[in-house]
Amino acid sequence: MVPSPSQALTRLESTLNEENRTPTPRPGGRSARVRADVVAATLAEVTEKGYDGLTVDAVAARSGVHKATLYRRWGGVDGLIAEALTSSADQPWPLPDTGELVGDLRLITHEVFAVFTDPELGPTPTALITAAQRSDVGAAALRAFFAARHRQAAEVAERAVERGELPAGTDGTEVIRAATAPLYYRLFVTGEPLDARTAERAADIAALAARSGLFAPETG
Amino acid sequence: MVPSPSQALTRLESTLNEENRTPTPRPGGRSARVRADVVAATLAEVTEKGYDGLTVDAVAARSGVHKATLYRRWGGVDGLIAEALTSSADQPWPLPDTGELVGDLRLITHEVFAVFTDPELGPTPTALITAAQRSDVGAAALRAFFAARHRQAAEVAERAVERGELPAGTDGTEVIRAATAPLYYRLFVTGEPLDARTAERAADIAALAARSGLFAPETG
DNA sequence: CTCGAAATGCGACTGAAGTCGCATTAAGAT
DNA sequence: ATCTTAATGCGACTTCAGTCGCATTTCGAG
Repeated sequence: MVPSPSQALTRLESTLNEENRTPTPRPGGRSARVRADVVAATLAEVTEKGYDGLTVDAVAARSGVHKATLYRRWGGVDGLIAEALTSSADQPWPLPDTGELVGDLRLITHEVFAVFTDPELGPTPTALITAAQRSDVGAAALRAFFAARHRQAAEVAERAVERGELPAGTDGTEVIRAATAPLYYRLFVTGEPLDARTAERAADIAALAARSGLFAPETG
Repeated sequence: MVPSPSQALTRLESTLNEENRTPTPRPGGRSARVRADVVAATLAEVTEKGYDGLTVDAVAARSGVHKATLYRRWGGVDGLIAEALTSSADQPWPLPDTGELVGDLRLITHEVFAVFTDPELGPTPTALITAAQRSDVGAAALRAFFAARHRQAAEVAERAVERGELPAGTDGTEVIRAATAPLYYRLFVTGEPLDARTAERAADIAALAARSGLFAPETG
């Protein structure tokens, strides 16, 4: 969940082939370096200054890349945010495996709670998500980010199905959504404080609903 | 849920006493008129242009109030949004009463779904909430807005407690949060599409959890 | 009705975001 | 090694958000 800057950088060299424009692309060493520097600078800036303090000029100054280049390649602050989000979308994410659905879900929601309330870790993903909600490119990147997370985490529900703990046909991603939605609702919609008890209860509710078959197509 | 401009205006004349600054306040007829015009113009602008298209200059032009006045009284776009939000926070809201918790919750979540997906009504509250998430004043207004809504809607759960449908001590606001969180999660966090079936299921899950006592202090 | 003060109107000024044309660098092909 | 050109560097220019000082209006009190 945490888009650690260092992690984000290491995988950049291998994902350059995304640029398929009509003129012969040239994603050589320099462009890759520029992109890495920009992503690192963006994350650092958004972490320090928060979203409203994020400026293209500041990213340009910190990364050593010229302002015009940033506007050309990313179009502005929104594009920078989207880039940073995309860089952290497909990062591996440790999944719990306690042998029981409730336990797994509790660990997942508690992890979300821990990350976002941590004064050290929280500001970065918080600012990233808040920022991404505005522009279309950011929203698209955000959708992709959460789709990837849902897909990954759905495994705990699928394992529960295999164990016979949940009815066959249960939609694992919906279980994850149900478990985490109350947390994100408080964090990003109502702005209410988030505590560990709420996280645990959200997991319990999702597990209860899943066991009751509410996420299986014929019943739900 | 819908901050209808016309509704928002009618109640403005009666809520001027909020200004308690040290210099003798003067919330007379002109200030009230200015405020009403500004709120109306803000809602109209944010509905037409969306959030990113919302400009202080545009609100000034449409309302006929000078730009400097807007900056002085509201501090900028964020303050305008907060003002508009506050104006719609304590509006009366029709509560369903089907005689059964599930039915009430389904009507509530379906109403949320209907409002936000309606191409006519949806843009205004959507833009309002999106905009409010950014600034501190907006976030505060948003918290107050949802707190009021939760408190109002909690009545359907309290009635269910009186009927003996739910265990005593059930936190009604938590039931409402649980029922609506998945909708707002999709609308404002992941950006996933929202359909009637999801709304209905969210209500069912909340009702199930409430019946199971997950929102009563001793169990939840 | 008159007066003091608050609120608004007004326009110029400041500063930063974003754009544009051109010069320079370096990637990739031969 | 050389050449073509994509990608970046560079700085000036435009535009607009936001501020400031002062003139004008109007609310509320006596």
